[in-house]
Amino acid sequence: MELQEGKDKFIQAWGTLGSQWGINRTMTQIHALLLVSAEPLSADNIMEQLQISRGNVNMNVRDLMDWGLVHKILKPGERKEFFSAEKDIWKVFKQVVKERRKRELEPVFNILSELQQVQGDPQDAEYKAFIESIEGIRKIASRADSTLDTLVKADENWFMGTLLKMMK
Amino acid sequence: MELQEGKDKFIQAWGTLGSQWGINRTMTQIHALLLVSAEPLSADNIMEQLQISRGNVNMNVRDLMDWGLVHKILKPGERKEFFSAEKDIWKVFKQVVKERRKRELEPVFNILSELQQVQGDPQDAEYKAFIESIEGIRKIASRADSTLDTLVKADENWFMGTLLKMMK
DNA sequence: AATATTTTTCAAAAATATTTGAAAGTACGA
DNA sequence: TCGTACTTTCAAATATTTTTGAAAAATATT
Repeated sequence: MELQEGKDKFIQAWGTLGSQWGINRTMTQIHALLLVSAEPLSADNIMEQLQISRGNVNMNVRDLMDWGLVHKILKPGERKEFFSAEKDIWKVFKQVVKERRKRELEPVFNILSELQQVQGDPQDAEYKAFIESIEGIRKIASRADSTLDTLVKADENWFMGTLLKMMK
Repeated sequence: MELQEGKDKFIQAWGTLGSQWGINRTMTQIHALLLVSAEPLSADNIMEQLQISRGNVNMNVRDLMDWGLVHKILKPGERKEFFSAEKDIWKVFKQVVKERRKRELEPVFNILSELQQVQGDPQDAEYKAFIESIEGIRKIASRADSTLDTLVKADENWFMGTLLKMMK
């Protein structure tokens, strides 16, 4: 298989996976394109390679920068902005975990603590079902939160080593 | 706060989180409703409580059953079918991890192994960027896969205990 | 086997999310 | 300060996903 064909397949596949994850397809495609490009690319470059509009590139590149996955590169003497993706996949992975933790786990804690306020009769089966679900979710969310926190702060070798140990 | 108000808030919040996760909002709302209901509910019951159509209930309940999160309950002497959610949140969590692993990680491995076929000049920076990205993703996806496999098979106390240990 | 009840299907409608492209904004150099 | 090269914005257009609801299928009852 030719390199260009491989790149295209990768970009398509990454886009499909992204959209299953609830992430904008174009965003993940741009990310994939930048990942497999040795040199930083300009907006025009991305537009051309992915056949998408300027506005679309601008928006999604901004989102990727918000996620900390892509950086703006200014070349001396060039007026255009260029963009480059973090190539260390372990860093990318940690960054994604960090963002998702912030965006997905925090709202869970907020709603759960609000729901602690619910009053009811401890004899009532409905009340018990409610309280037990809430408590169960809280417990697992807390553990998930500390685990992800550790992961985000961890060095790859340390974390992977520990994982291997615990799977023995 | 009253129990009913708490349930409603929970259902709303869970729906919002679900849709951020790329999961149908109604599906997560039905799941939330069944989680906080002590008794199994019929389709009519769900329709009424969530103010949604029969077809919508039917589809999403089927999806929840495919995910293994909800079970059909037949009451003797009743013609209607009832539905009940698994209440043990640890089991729910494992089930979700199991499904997502199957649906999200497997396609990653498929595309990666296809991309191993790409030929190129090892001196070429573009080829190197490509190969290194692919290899980095493969490495992390493999580790994630074994970790999730362990988690899915694990007993709660064992897994949580080990996590605590590794975070020391 | 005719009728009643319940579930399933699926095409069309509604709701959401994404993309476009042109106008407005910004920064630079002469 | 003006013109040029670029970037950003955002309302409208498109695309995608979800929901509805009525008809068909399935199942139980008489």
